[in-house]
This record gives sequence, structure tokens and C-alpha cells, in this order.
Amino acid sequence: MPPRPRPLPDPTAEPQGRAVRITDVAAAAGVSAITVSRALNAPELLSKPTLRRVLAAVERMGYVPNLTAGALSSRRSRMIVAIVPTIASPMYAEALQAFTKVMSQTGYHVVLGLGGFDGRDEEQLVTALLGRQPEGMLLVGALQSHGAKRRLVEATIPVVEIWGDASPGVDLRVGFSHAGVGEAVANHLFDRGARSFGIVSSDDPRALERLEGFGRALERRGARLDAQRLVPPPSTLREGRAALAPLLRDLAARPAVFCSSDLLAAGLLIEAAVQGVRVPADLTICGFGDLEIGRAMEPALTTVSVDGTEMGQLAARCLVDRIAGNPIPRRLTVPIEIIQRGTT
Amino acid sequence: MPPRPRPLPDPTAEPQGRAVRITDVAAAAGVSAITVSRALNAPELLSKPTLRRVLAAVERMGYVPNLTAGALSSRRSRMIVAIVPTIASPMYAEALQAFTKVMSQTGYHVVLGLGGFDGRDEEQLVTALLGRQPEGMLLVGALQSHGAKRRLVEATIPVVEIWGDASPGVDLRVGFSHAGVGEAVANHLFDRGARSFGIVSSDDPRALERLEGFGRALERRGARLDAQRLVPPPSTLREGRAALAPLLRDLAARPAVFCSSDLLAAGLLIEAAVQGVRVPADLTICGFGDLEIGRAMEPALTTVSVDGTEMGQLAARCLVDRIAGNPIPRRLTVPIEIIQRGTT
DNA sequence: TTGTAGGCGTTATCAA
DNA sequence: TTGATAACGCCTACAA
Repeated sequence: MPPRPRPLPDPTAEPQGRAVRITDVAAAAGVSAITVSRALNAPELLSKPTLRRVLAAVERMGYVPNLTAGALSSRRSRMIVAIVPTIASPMYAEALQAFTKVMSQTGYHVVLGLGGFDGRDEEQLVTALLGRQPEGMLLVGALQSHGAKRRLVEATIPVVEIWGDASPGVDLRVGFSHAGVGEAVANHLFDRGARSFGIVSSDDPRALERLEGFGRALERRGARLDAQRLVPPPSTLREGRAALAPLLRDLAARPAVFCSSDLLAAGLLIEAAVQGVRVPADLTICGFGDLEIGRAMEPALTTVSVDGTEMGQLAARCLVDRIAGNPIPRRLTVPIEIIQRGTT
Repeated sequence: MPPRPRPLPDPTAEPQGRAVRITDVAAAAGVSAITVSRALNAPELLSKPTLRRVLAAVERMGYVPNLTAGALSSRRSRMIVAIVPTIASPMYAEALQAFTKVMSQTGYHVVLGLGGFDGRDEEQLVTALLGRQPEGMLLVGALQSHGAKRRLVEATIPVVEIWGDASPGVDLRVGFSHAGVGEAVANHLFDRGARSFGIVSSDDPRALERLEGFGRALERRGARLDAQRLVPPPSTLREGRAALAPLLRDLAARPAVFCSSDLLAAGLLIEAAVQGVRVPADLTICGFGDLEIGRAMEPALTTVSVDGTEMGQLAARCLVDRIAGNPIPRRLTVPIEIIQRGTT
């Protein structure tokens, strides 16, 4: 192999001896290259003795198939591209974790693309990654830029979107209704007796959809949104804490606040404890995401659970099926659930 | 370019018209394939008019270079493999996020491998990923299995480890001394007046190293570890909460507890609030990791800050330099810092 | 059950 | 500054 540095201690030294190739193994085992290929990819086609002999040679020589060459030749890259706004957010990380696990077990490798929340450089990112000839793509959250979408459509590969909003998708969707979440929360809070309502929300499109659903459901019950506070993504505990005071100023007695993330809600809860605002006596709170932190707070946070792991797994299985040519539904819905705990 | 059908509604349809290849663009621009290649990879070699003509054709035809073919031919995959125990842990996720960002800006794609905390399937994972011909590898935490290490060494590619322990590494390391963290915390707590010491620790190798350093430093000051509670990784708030009661039973008045993660420490803090244990009056706590949650708690958590973003970025830059053949130090150290806040 | 021939789409090398 | 030719390492197609 060409001038690539070995690990230390001598970074500039040439690696000794080229990597073992399929023909080396073939020669060692006394068969042709294609037989080695079959031993690895379709062992059932070979006779027992041949198979054994070849695998022994593979083992002995430490042969590692060059997947790049294999991909070029077979036109099957066995790669999936995953585009995620950020993995610093636990909700996305959880879904990606589950997705990658399933993909890995199915023999696919996942290439990670960090998209961010704005559409800047998105088309460039998508284009570059499409150059890897992925067999499928995972989109966490919708694509922002039109150009990126166009590229994807032109690539004619299966695409699954999760955590997406209601805008028209590219191909497959595994998700839930964000507006429906907002409605469910509004009804829950109303039913628990709240009559003054506030919201602390990230101003990303999905959160805003939940907010809209929230507002609509309130109107239907004859109530309305009295105070709202938008914060830029990604949401943090700090912003939750900071939001409490201004929010309380705008709200009537015994208000209910819907937070677009458990992180924001937990921040509210911490600040409430500090300020002596009793929850749920003086204030009720509902979060979103069912994060670990909400479960551990005191009182434990009422929240909406969307199973990120479930979504990731489902997305992976859909994608695999779709790649295999199996018919699958264009939209899959993961149930959401209001988990009532101590804050409502 | 001929209109190609969208993925659905017919998942089995052949995409009409092959993807645009470099020769197509070359023909359209009236040049040879290699000229198109140069326009994209070494534009400074071409004359202005030729360059313009080629790029226009590229744009017009929506040409996306096949990186698989390019990698095979040039023996430069422009891929990096990142092996991470899990991205569900914010500390790892943060470092990987930063690493991937830098790599992406430098023209590399990152393939994600989820290793888990035990060594099962690790060698298989590493081997398969090495088949992608990555130009470098990021290891978050040390490799568990000996076989996997051997494979890596044989691959003779640059490797950076972050979040690793003191065991002999494969190539480059960007990190800090875990034992040193334990010592620093012990000294800090002792200096703040604590004389009874406990620990709540994940039982992964890195945390145990910190624990050891903690115990050693205590001994040096004439104190000792009075109570310890080990929990399986990954650490959670819940386990922190659950740990408080048994720990307090074993400790003398005004004890200090070192937690191997801010998550555990925050759990302790929440439980302390619930049980009416005053912090820092009755109990002092130091966490590890400087997670967002610790900053937002009340009182805010004293902790040890290891800048995951910094490590990720540094690791990326090291790897890039190493791949380029630039001499770089085998070990880089990121400073740690005790952030004293309200709990000590 | 095994093998031969040819090509996957790009870039290195050398030549003009 | 541009091009012709020959790999890169493997797998598909077809043949034996």
C-alpha cells in the first residue's frame, strides 16, 4: 500500500507488505478467488472440505475483505447514511443508537452526517454522502433545504424519516403526530383542572407543531394560551430555569405549563423548588420526551413518551425491508403516551 | 438528466437511466474523464475555461462522484471509523459530535461502530469496519478484546483513543489521567473539611481508576474510603437516588461523596432534597463530567470538568495531521479542572 | 461444485 | 495543460 504512515513509533515508515488480498488467500488455499469470495458470502454453495480449507486460510492469513472493492463490484455498498441534526440531544442519540444497532446486526454500516438545525451546507453534506453510494438513508428530523431534498429524490434510494414534522416527506416515515401530542397534553392539563396555560418551547419546526396542536385543543375547550416563551434549539435545563419567572408573571393562579422538552421542564421544576413554588399545588408542568431526568426529578415529571429506541429500530427494519424490495407501508406510526407522574 | 421516478409508490421499479458517471460529464464537456476528475479534485491544474466548462457540465447533469470507485482507485477512502461504547451517554456523544464535525469539515466521513461495554463481538465489529479501508480510527474508551486490538495494530492505520484508561494504547491518545482526577477530588474534599468519605461509582475501568486515585490520595492524607457503592454502567440519576440512603448509613457526620458521574451526583442531590439532607451543610458531593444537569441543579454541583468537545476536536485534528504524515505527539493531555460550585 | 473472463467508476502514471 | 492506459480488489455472468 502506498505512502500511508504506520502507527508510531515511526510515523513515516511504510507498512510492511501489502494487505492480504483475496487472490493471496485463494493461492494459499489452492482455489480460485471466486471460491474465497463464496466461502465468505455464500458458504452454502461450497463443499464442506473446500469451505473448511478456505476459511482456515482466511483465518491464518488474517484476511480482511476490502469492502470498498466489493461495493464497487457488486454495486451493494452495505452502507446507510444517517443524517441527524445533532447527537448531543438525548432524544436523537437514543434513536440513532437503536437504529445503528439494528443496522449493524443486519450487516450494514452507518455513516454519520451531522446536519445541524439550519439548512446551511445541508445540500453539500447530502451530496457528498450520496457519493458513498449508500443503500438507504435515515433522516432524523426533516431536511431543511430544498436542494438537499431534490438530491435525495434523484438518488432513488430508500429513505426513512423519523422525528419529522408534517411537511411532505421524501419516502418513508416512522413517526407520530406532533400536533396530536400538543392536543393530548392540552386535554390532559385541562382535565386535571388547569385553566391558565403557558408554554416554553424550542422554536424548531417540530416543537412549533406541537405548540399549534396545543393551542388548537385549548380553543376547542374554551381556553387559550396565556403566555409563551420560545427558546432556540437545542433546549437546556438553564433555559427552563430562566423561563419560570417571566412565565409566572404572565399567568393566572395555578397555571399549567407545557414544555417542548423534558430538559426545559426539569429546569422549570428546579427553579420552582428554589423559588418555593409548589408543584403541582401552585403550578403544573408537562414535559416532552420522557427523558431519564424527568423520571428522577422530585416530583417526577409528567411527560409525553415517544419511544426513540422503538422508532430507531422500526426505522431500521423498514429500511432493510425496503432495500430488500419487500412491500412496506409508507407511513408507520409509533404510539405516544402521556405519562402522568407528580407534576400534574 | 432524465427524470427518475421517486422511490415510492413503486419500490421495485428500476431507476431509469444509470447514474451519471464521470465519462458522461466528460463527454458533455468535451474533455476526458481525468479532466473532470481534476476539475473536482485539483482545479488548480486546469485552465480557467476548461475548468468552467467542466464544472458547468457537472452542475447541469447533477453529477455526484462515486466515492467508492474513487477510494478503490486512489486508495484513499476519506473515511474514519469511530468506535464508541454508546452514544446514549452525553459524555461520549459530545466528544463524537465534535469529532465528527471537524472530520466532516476536513473532508472525511465518519462510520459509526457501537462497541458496547463488554468485549463481545468487538473483534468482529472492528474487522468488518476495517474492511472499509478507513484512513484512521477513533476509539472512545479502550478496546476490550485482545483480538480487536491485534486487528487494529495489523491494519497499520492511525488510531486515536479518547476517554481511555491507563492500559497500553494502540497508537495515539488524547486524554487525561483518571487516577489524577480521583486524587484531585480527594484533596479538594479534604481541604473543604470532609473527614468521612464515600463513593458512588460505575464499575467500568475508567471510573475504577478514578476511584483508586481517590483512595490513594485519601490515604496520603491520613483518611480512608468509608463506604462505596458500585453500579453497572451506564450510570443514571435513578441509581444515584437509590445510593444515598445506604451510603449515609455507612458514613460518619458530614460526609463527602465522590460520584463517578454527574448523573449519579444529581441523583444523590435530588434524593437529599427529598430526604431533607442539607447540601453542603450535612453532605458534600462532587461529581464528574460537568454535565449540563449538574450546572442547573440547586445547589449547583461541584464537579470535575473534562471538556469532551475539546477532546473530540483535538482527537480529530491529531488524526488528520497523523494521516497527512505530520509529526505529532503520541500523547496529548487535556487539562481537567475542579469546578467548585454549591455542593462542596 | 468450481472456475474464467470481464467490468464496476475512478484515479495514478506516464506521455504528449 | 490535457490525455491514454492501466490498475484498484472484488463480484456478476456465464461456462465447465
